[in-house]
Amino acid sequence: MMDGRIKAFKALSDETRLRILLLVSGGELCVCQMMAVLGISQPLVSRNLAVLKDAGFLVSRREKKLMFYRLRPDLDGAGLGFARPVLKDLAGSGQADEDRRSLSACREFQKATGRCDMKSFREFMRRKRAAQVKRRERTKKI
Amino acid sequence: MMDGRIKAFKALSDETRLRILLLVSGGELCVCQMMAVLGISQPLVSRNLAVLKDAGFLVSRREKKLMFYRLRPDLDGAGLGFARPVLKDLAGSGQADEDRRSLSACREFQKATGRCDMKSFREFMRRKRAAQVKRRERTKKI
DNA sequence: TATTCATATTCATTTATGGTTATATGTTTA
DNA sequence: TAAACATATAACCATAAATGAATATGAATA
Repeated sequence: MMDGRIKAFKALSDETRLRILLLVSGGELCVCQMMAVLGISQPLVSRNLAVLKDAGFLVSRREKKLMFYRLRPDLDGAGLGFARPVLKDLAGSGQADEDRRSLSACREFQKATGRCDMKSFREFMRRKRAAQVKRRERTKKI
Repeated sequence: MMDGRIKAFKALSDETRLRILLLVSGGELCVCQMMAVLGISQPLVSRNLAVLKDAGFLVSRREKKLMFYRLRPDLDGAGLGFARPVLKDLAGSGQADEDRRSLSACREFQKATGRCDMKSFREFMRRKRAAQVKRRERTKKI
């Protein structure tokens, strides 16, 4: 009984995993989208998804080549309902805001290019990083 | 904002610390009582208490030589209210039952001997361990 | 069926964590 | 103020978890 909770708390005690949960709170996402939004490597996304899934927070489904992950619908039934208020709360954090903006940008990119594949997302990430660097330089000058 | 939560989740992802929280849910306890009930070394109790306190779950007060710890009264105000239902839930676990029984035994021992000091508690723990060994032998024979 | 592509897993390395022993701190009391 | 005592911290070891690079898996399609 305690073990399951401990596994759940361990899963939640990592920023990347919290960010993933916040993202999928808004609806299901595929791995490459998360990779683009979070700005981390594909294996790292996959491993963190595995941790969250093993702890009971996520369920997945395959569509063609893509794997989509979403919040387990019956969190409460799995004894994980305690996470809901926390996620609701964290949804107001700066990090969550930024990630939601990134996701919007990512979706626009998808719409504009008509693509949802790793190569395109890598390109998207490259641009995003470049833009961030520029932004930092600009704010540094001010 | 996320950092505080991560610290909290880390604090909760350990069985000893959950047991401590469950114990103090029933009222404040001093370090030597916890040591006796949990059956672990004094430094280990202290360290785990420090982790829980740093994460915001506990407050302490000194009375003479003893340090008493209890649940922070305004858990919700500290953004830790999510832990309440979890603790409530875990209070029904076998481990929690056993620990409550140990605490009762510990208090009877205190009452009988009129003592609340480390030496007495160490003696209490010795007896407890011996009793457990006997119990295991008995159940093994059956 | 060979290839491509998205995702998962493995491996080697680093870093964090839990546990023990020894020691420090700070309070009480002789 | 010195000794005794409860608690806290430090130092260390063993193990677990995180990370990045490389590779495996498995579905789709040419």
